[in-house]
Amino acid sequence: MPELPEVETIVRELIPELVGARFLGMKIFWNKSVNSVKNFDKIKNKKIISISRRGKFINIFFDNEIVVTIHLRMTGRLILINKNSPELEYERVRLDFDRRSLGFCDVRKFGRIWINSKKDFEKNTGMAKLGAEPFSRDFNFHKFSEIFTKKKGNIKKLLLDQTLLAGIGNIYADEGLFMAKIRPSRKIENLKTRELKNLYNGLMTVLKSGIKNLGTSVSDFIAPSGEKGKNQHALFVYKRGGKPCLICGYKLIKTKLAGRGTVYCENCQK
DNA sequence: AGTGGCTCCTGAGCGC
DNA sequence: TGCGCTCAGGAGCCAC
Repeated sequence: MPELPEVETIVRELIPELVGARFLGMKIFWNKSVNSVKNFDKIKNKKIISISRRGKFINIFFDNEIVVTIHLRMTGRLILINKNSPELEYERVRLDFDRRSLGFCDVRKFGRIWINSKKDFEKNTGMAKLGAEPFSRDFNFHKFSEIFTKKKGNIKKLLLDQTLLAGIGNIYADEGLFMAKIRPSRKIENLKTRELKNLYNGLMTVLKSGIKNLGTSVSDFIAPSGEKGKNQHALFVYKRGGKPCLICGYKLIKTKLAGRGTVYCENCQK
């Protein structure tokens, strides 16, 4: 599933291809994928001035103060294609630009595309509720600690809470916890300062590695260019339940926490 | 305010 | 081989 590093990879690939491009029109193959279809008239012949990421959201800014926001949820993909390419597998929406087209494919149909004015796009998409942005300038261990020491409960659940820290999903939560040598079921209130620091460092390490490797292609992720990421080769625990730990050889435990499949090493993680 | 459970969806994987 | 069942899960929503 696309998380911060995958969405960042997508945005970086879209920028050179689409900034400056003019929107011509769209085709919708699954109505629910798009919120407020009629508003798309407002960007007809308008030009993209920038594309950016906030958490797992992609924001495409047009030159008339309109913003198209995309959230890929579980299985969404954005694929850059030539104009008039035949319909892609599971394609739900196609956005046509003067240069190229962008196919929105989504097997499970959980992904969404919104169109809003710059004034209220954050409120209308749920983006306004997002917590800290891991790679923003003002984010550091102090901030991280401030956010999480106010909370109670198991760490895995808190890491998945987008209103605290934006962009972490199941893959990077499990991997970050493994890096930090902390069990996912540990209560945040019982962590020592040193462990909290390890958690911060672990998360930042796995996110950076994910971005550097152009995302994790475990089941669904492919970049707009059609390329797969390489980060799946850097995973220690995600989808490895029952297999030997790559550090110590112990059989990795697969369990369920906060309603999510969770894998950890009972020997390495305390 | 916080939490647990339901919902949206479809393909993969399993047992028989 | 094929049927039917269960599972996977990000996040919004609702009841409590």
